[in-house]
Order: sequence, then C-alpha cells, then structure tokens
Amino acid sequence: MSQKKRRVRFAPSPTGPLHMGGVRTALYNYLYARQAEGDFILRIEDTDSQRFVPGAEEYIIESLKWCGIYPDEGVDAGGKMVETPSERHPHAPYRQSQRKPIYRKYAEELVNNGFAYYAFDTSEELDAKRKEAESLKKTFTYNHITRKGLKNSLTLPKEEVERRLAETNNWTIRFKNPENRVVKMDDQIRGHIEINTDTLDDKVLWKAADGLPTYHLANVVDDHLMEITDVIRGEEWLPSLPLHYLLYEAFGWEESRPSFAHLSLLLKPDGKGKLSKRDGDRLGFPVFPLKWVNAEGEVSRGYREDGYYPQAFINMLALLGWNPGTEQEIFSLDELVKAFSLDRVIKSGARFNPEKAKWFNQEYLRMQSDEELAKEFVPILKENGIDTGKYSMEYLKQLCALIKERAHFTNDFWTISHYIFTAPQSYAENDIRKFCTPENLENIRKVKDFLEKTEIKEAPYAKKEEAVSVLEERLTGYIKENGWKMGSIMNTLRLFFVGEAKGLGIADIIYFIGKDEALNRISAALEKISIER
RNA sequence: GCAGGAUUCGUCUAACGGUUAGGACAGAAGAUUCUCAAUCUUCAAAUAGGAGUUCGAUUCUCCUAUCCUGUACCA
Repeated sequence: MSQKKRRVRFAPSPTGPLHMGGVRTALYNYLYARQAEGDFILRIEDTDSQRFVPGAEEYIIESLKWCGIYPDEGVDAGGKMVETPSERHPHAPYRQSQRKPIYRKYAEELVNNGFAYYAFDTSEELDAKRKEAESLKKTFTYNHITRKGLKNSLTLPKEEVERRLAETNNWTIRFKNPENRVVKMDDQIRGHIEINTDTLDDKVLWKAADGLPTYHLANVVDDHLMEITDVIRGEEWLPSLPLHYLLYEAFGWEESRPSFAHLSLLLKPDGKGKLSKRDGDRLGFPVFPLKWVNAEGEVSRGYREDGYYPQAFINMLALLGWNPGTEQEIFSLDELVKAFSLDRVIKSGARFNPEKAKWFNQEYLRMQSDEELAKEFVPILKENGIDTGKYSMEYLKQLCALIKERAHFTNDFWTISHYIFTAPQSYAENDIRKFCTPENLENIRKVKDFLEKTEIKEAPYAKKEEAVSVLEERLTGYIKENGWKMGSIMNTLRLFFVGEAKGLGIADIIYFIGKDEALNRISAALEKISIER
C-alpha cells in the first residue's frame, strides 16, 4: 500500500488573536499529520491588507508553540520553530503577501480558458444593486443571469475591455459559474454533498486594486502548489466548497485535489451562537490561548495566564468535537496522535463548557509531582509578598502534597494556604459568634498551656506523617480527657489560625506554622476577641 | 429571503436497525474527618415534533420546527 505522504496546513489570517476554535482546528490538523507521519504546514493568509493586525502573526506562532503544536514547514517569524530556512524550501514562502506575484497568472489563465472574466463594476454600483434587491426582499447575486446586465468582459466590447484593463485598476477577475450544473462533493466528516451551481455567485478571485487574490483563489492555488492532501478547516467554509471544487476542475487539478473535512463550530456556553470574545468577558473565562492586548489597550485574558497547563487545554479542546469511542478522557499529546481519527469527529456544533475545562486542569495538576508544584508555587508566594527564602523546598513539597487535592490551578494554592504563611488579620464575624463562647475561650487557654508543654515536630520534618499523627493523637486525647466537644475546640483553634472555619486539619496547620507561631496566634486572637467584647 | 449544514440528559458525548439508551462535567443526597475541600456511595436527568420503511427505529427516508454558517473587491 503506497499512499502519498499526507500534507495538511493550518492557514489563519492575522486579523487578531487566535481564537480557541482556531487552536482546535490547528490541533486536529497537527494530530492528523503526526498520525500519518505527514507534514503539518503553517501558512499565513494575509491577503486582506485592510484587516491586518500587527502582532497577530507572532501571537499565532507563540500560541501554537505554547500548545506544543510545531509546524514542519511554515512561516518562520524569527523563532527556531521551523528547522528548514523558509527561503530554501521549495514550497516557500508561506505568507501569502509574499506570494503576491504568483496568483495573477493563475487568475488570468482562468480568464483565457473561459472560466473567469474581468468585471468593472464598482463597489458602489454593486452596493446599490444589493440595496435595491434587499428592498424587494431578494438577494442580489452576481451570476449567469445578472452578469449579462453588468459591466464586464462578457458584455463590453473587446476594445473597451482592453482600454479599461490598461488604464484603470478598479477591476476584478470573477469566477464564471457554470449554469445549472450539480456539483458533487465529499467531505470526510459530513459525507456526500450536492449543490446546484445556479445558487452560487461569481466570486471575486483577484483584485487589480491591490494586486492580491481573494481567499478562494489564494487558497486553492497555494494548496495545490504546496501539495496539500487534506484540508481540515472550519465549517464556515462549507458554503464555498463547491466554488473550490469548480476551481480545481477549471485548473485541471482534479487528480490532486485534496480531500476536505469541515469541522463544526465552537458554541457559546449559554444561549445561542458561536463562541466569541465577548462571551469570555461576560462569563469570565478565556477564549484565547494567550493574553492579548489590542490597539485600544483592551485586554483579553488567556488560558496560559489563567494558569492552565497547555496539555490540559489541548486535551480539553481535543475532546470538544471528537471522542475516541472509549471512556478515556485524559490523553497526552502522543496518545491523542495515536487515537485521533477524522471519522470520529462530531458533525454538530460543540458548546464550550468552562467548568469542564477547569476539571481537565485539575486532573493535570494532580498528575504533577510535589516537587514540580513546589517550584510553581514559589513565584506565586513571591507575588503575595512572602519571603520564600524562609521556606525550604522540602517544606513547600510537603505543603503542596496536601493542598493539591483542593485546587484546580496552582494559582489556587495561595487562596487555599495563605494562612500557613501569614497570620490572620481579622476573624470571620459569624464564626466568632458561633465558637467564641466564654466557656470555649476558657478551654482554649488550657489547650494553649497544653500545647506549650507538648513536644511538637515542625515542618519540614523527614517523617511528616508520623509527626502530624502523633500531635493529633495528643491533642484529641487531651480534648477527650477533659470531656470537651471536639468540634468546638478544633474550630475555635482553626478560627484563630486561619481567620475562618475553613482549611487543613489542625495538626497539619500547627505542623506547618510551628509551635511558636501557633501559640502566638492563639494569644493574639484571645486578646483581640476579648477586647472587642 | 435563498442555499447548505446540524439536532441524544443542563453541557460534552457513547450506542453494525434489536441496550434497563452508557460515561464524563455540573447538580442533589448520604457516608467520612475537627471545619472547608477532597474522596467514596447513591440519586435525578435525554433520543426536537410528525409521518413512513421495517417484525423492530436514537440509527434509514420524507415533512415541520429550531439553531448555525454562508449569501463582501473579509477570511
């Protein structure tokens, strides 16, 4: 079995930050290529000079890098991402603006062979036509009927056409759709699709104004030249698939026409419609892989900055619109490469669920070693003004081992364990009311004396488990001896140590903050609360 | 409007035409420890509607509804 080497491409346009839906498209392309031991190409479709956004290309490259998606070929934006220098590669360059000289001859070839024509209508004229049609509740289409009444090389005298081509540049080359023909197409995800060409309009392929092709021409020509075998792209392209088929036919490239797979859209978590930047702002989750600041200084959060592991992000995205057919949900990139298949990609739109995204990250967090987590914790502590020099790596490892069970993100570590590092500044009102009865306060004084006399091993101690359980036994033993209620004593202590009735076990807390600090916190709390009364 | 596409628990999804329609997230209840979380157990929750084909439709066909995409000299 000798199959051609698979070549796929991800071809975003640099009009802004890469949306997570785009990352998913890139990921599926990447997985497909890796599995087939083919090539994954990154091409930049910047044929719209109007909408070009500075920095967007760099953003795309950095995002893919963060996700661990490395192209085999593609734009090299100064990074080490692409091994082969772009200039030397036979398929280079990979930025369509740099391929500008290539396209015109292809557009003209189509005109010469009768598959396209020159059109001289101005945007204003066409807009007027569209408005007119709209008022009649119809849609204006530039097709085999209307083109007879418009200004183009099919209707104008030859000399006039030549004069306009030579003297002006406000003309375009349009595709000449065949009349009443059924185009038969196949999609790897959606199956067989048929459409009548009479419903199509004569799309602009090339614009004289800027000498650039539109998406349709550039895309087909580049995919052909770059020997792309499979086009895996978003569903928004499905309606233009017939045009692309017709273009391959007109060029005589049907033999090497790639196979197509159209991915469904990512939908917003609530309501209707596709996932947009606004939804993230509104519902409080990122829609972009990385943080992005636009020209107006507006900030959009990113998965990276929100503390997601790239593997978790990728894993979540992979399962949004695809599943392996088994009950496995956690996949490494390599496992995804092995398991992925286009025929298990879902046809319908997938609603994004931020809660599930958090769950994925939690799963990955738990897979990290305590040492890795401790290393991640250090900068977070510093941000919160903690002198991390005071804590050994062993100390932090022991703490992380305990708190990782309660977190979705390493960013949560501070919220969960701040009281280990700083004494509470205030105490929750309702917890004071609940636990600080005169009787309880009296008992706590006795507990304090007891702790003072007790030998306590502090963090980091080699036999941590043992140290904590010994302390716990002594403490609970003492409380039981006196016939006090376990809950009230423990929770009062917790209130004094933490500031509220939350957090780790009392023995754990004392182990981590140490005997002196524990005693200090009890004294401070007793003083403060008796003053307030 | 027209053209395409889509439609299984709230959400992501599984089910060669024959299953008590399965799993996960979220939710609820219980167990558990000194609290909170975590954990464990249990519960609740779906084939858009209508015709047809068939011994039998989530699955095939048609119609309706709803949603999405496209309808640019944007991608």
